[in-house]
Amino acid sequence: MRTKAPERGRATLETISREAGVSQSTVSRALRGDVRISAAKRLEIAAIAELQGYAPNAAARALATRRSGVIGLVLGDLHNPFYPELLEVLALNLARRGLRLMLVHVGAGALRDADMEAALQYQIDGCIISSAQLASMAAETCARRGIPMVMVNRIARVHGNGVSCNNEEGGRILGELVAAAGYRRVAMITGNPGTSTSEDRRRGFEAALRAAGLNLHGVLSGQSTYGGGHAATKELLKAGEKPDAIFAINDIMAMGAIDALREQGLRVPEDIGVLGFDDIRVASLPPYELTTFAQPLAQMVERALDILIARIEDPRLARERVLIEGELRLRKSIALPDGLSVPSSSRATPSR
Amino acid sequence: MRTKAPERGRATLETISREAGVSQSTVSRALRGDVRISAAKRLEIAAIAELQGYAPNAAARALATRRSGVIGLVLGDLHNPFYPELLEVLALNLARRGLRLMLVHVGAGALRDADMEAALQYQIDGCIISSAQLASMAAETCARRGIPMVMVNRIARVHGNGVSCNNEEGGRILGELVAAAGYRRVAMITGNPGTSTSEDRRRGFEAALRAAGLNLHGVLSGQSTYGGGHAATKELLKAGEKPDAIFAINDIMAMGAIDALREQGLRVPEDIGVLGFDDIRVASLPPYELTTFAQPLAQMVERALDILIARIEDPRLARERVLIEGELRLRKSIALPDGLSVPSSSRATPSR
DNA sequence: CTGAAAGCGCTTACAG
DNA sequence: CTGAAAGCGCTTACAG
Repeated sequence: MRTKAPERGRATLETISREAGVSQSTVSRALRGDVRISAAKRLEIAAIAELQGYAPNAAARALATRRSGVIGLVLGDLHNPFYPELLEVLALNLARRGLRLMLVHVGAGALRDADMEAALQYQIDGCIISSAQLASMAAETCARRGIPMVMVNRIARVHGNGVSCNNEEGGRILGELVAAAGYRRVAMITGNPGTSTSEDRRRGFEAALRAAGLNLHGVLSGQSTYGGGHAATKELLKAGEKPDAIFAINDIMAMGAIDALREQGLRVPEDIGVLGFDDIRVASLPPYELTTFAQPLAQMVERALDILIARIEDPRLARERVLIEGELRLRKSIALPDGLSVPSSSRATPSR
Repeated sequence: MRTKAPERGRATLETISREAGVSQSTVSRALRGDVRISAAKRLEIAAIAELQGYAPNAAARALATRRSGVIGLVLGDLHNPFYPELLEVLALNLARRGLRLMLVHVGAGALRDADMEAALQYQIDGCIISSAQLASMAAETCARRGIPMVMVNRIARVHGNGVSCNNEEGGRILGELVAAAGYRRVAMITGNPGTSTSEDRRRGFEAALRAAGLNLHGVLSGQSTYGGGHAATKELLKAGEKPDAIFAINDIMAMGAIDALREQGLRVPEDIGVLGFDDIRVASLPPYELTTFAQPLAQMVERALDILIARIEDPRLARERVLIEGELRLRKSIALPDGLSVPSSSRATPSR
């Protein structure tokens, strides 16, 4: 367009340079703290910029640098509070690093091509994926387009970097605990079949039970939801011989389980013990006081972003998968015999 | 930079125009469906673009059009599942309109200047605000910077557009219901003091009670959280004469209340009735089956985006505040005498 | 119907 | 230490 765009009053490098009596490039350098510009001039220019209420145009910068400073995020269903909690931690950490978060997808629905496409148009520098259902598809798109990506709470089967807590180990520790506590008829509520987190936790848990000479007293899927955990528990209670403990592979199902038990007039832990996994915030509150295995969320996010940013700097970096140790949270949803020592590999910690 | 930037293999208008043997401007027009380009040529160009895997660079487009297609979002604490649900609806609706969502802030913390600043640099076209604590500050920043904005589930006291459900009316309907159902010692758990939603619901509820010749049997704040609702309920039970019903001004506190009651061995609704507000997803599940007042989330979001987009088109449009009627959800958390007719202004509907 | 060119607001290699 | 200028990849007024 030949005519000057209508003044929106926005300050630009141009308006600052005019006022400062230097070139636009000098303003740019000064504002970026380039040491080649004298300190005095830098101060002077900064003052003018401040006065004009200058805010750099990120679109222009992205165009010039081929770097947007925006990270895309693919999230699934937010029903499980673990994900909102993850979102908060993520947003905070990203902001600390001066990066912005663009939502590519959130919710139970399918990941739509158009959404991924749009994020790509916005030149996202990288992508974070944390969704059981959508992970592999989103990862594949990123790989195809050469967008660095990292999964959180998910380990990539095929390609892609991933950070998660040591789910198998966590399952094992919980299994040892429940066996040591004297429970004998231990049932399990799994998540969505085929999700690695669910399977890993199960594997560790079962291994520990077997080592203690126990077999699972029943296994049902709770679809990873509160309602599913509730329904599965009612189902488990219909069996001839009731379980004396239930391990739900995530807290939200464990909460559904506890509520279902109480509805049937059963007490937790006196009649039936319950174990969860994740240590979401509500899990520590009365009336749940869940014994669970805490995912080190802040650390996981920190490492994931380190990995992602390193790949934005250098895309050829090798694939990385990291497992971070979690921590047992001993609370009141299972009964411990007096003097039971907690398994060596874990530590009992007070609730947050 | 004088040297050609390193080919990242990205298709651009330039690469397409070279292959199509037309000018770059023709490619741009063709791809945008400009009717001045012959249909045949449009098809041909689209095919080449497709072949090259062309994705327009949104940063360049934003720079040229002064329109980013990105909407900023300010969200508070996600503890209450209402907000994750809102987020899902919002993301879906925005995607349908071809708009992207950038997270300005999420979480219980304070809204940091740097975050708002960054969103502005990214040239967000507008802003959606849905946070009790942060609303007024965020709204003020937007107003100062001339960014169109709309609040959801919040009515702006000072400036700004807002969409919320008719909270006072909802409170009134619940109040009428509980009085008609024969409850006489009705206590209330409010949210954070000073939030309009909490106050509006309370006002309507109290008015209905008064009209039925009742006074509130006790009022306590539950800080809008599950834990707060739980604690407030335990407190209410300590009083000499226990309430026979509790109205929590949001579902998550009502759930905390129900759990607290059961912990004390009280049955819901046989011993004490409980009412909530919002109709979040878990509220309809066993074991809660909450009687509550449903916010028409999808409609609220739809209207809010209509309002926001209209203001992006024409910033001088007058301030608008819209109240959308909600709907009573009659479930099992309060006991109704046989044949009680539901208040005229509402309709009982099956749970979703 | 189509093209050449200016302009959006930055960054930065090149040349003093 | 600083400036003039090219370039990032689009859109669109102007001119045929």
